[in-house]
Amino acid sequence: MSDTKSLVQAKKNYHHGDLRGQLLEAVRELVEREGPDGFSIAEACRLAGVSTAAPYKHFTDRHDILRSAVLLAMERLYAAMKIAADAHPPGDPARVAALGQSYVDFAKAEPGMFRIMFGMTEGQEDCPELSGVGEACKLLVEQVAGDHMGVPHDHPSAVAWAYALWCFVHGHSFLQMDDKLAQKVPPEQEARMLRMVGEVIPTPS
Amino acid sequence: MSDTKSLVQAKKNYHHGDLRGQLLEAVRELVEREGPDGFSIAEACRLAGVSTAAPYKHFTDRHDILRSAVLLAMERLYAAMKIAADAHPPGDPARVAALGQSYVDFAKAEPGMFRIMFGMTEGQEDCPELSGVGEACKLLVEQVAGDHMGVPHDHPSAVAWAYALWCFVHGHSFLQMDDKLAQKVPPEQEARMLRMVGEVIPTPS
DNA sequence: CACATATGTAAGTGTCTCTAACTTAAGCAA
DNA sequence: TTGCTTAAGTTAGAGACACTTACATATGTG
Repeated sequence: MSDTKSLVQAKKNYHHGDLRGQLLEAVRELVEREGPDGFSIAEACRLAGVSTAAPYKHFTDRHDILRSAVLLAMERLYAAMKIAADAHPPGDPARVAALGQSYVDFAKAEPGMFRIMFGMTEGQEDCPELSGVGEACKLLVEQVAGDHMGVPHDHPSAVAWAYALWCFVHGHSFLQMDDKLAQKVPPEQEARMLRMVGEVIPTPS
Repeated sequence: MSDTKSLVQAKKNYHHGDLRGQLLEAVRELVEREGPDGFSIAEACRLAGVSTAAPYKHFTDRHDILRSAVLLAMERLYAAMKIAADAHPPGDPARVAALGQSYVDFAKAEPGMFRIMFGMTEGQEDCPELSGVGEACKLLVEQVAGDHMGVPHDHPSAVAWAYALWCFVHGHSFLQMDDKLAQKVPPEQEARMLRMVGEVIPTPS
């Protein structure tokens, strides 16, 4: 009877039990359902079963909530990229393609969050945590590019090619979501394109 | 005295005189000043000097206003791309670079509108006019790519390379605006990168 | 148990989008 | 000119949302 506090669900803190986390999860869900500009904090509150004033005990304002949700999403993106990179040995050309594919797959799986992460950078200018994960992603791409070229990750060529690779994959991700211009590119053509990008990068041989 | 109607300003229609156009101009201005999600129709009304109910005589709703503003922006983008392409002869490698540069320049000149055009495609799914300009842009890139490769614009290779070029330039544009990841790329490096992309595309020789 | 603090609610403010009902200007017909 | 129709504006208000203030309650601590 004395340990009722941790009986219910592990991280139950107070009345509601990790409202912060549940709000972020609700935001994530709503952003995908209603679109990046069609959701509201109020609706997230309804999903979490609290009043519309509750979030302001955990966040300063709307931007803060969005920023926190974006941070979680960036961490998911980084994790996916890391798994893809680790699945192939450093020299393998397939490694570059896999890294790019993981990025595109994330954009397709979470188009709403992806749009907020990279298309609505309104209140996420000076967030050290966000910049940190961003830098980690960047470093990962530079390492993969460096490994591929046989140079250290901070070699100018590796940095430049990493940026070019990112541009390409980032643009493809956006265009695929819009399908305003780009008729959907079939998976096998997408894979071929990503492989081709890996082959364009010069190798040590 | 009988021609007072066209004395004032050409397109003066009724009381206010082309409120539709002035609202779209106000939106364009506010989107750049306040950001893609920090502006309001109400504020645009204030700029145009009308009540907040006035827009609904010219547009069905907020999405309709945005869509119309985006259409104008797409036409500006197309015009800029066309001018860039026409500035160089069909075979010139500089032509590809110039086309890409015009795209990036537009994104830098109108980052707010660019974000709405490609990052918040909420209410602009089924707009034939928008699709039309989009197709025109796509065709232009395919023609430039085809000319460069010595094949017709609808050749599969030209289409594929045009799409790849677009991805690259589109991604670069977004990353430059965010400057979350990409430290600002200096102009001469940007130019070198665009030139390089042109050189990657195979030529008939 | 008393107390400070963390976490919630209810109620209210200001703004926004959009609607309904009303007013006025413009063009047109006789 | 007079009078009708319609286009283009207004005011007033409903409903939603972000956020604040004041209040209530649960929690853990000394």
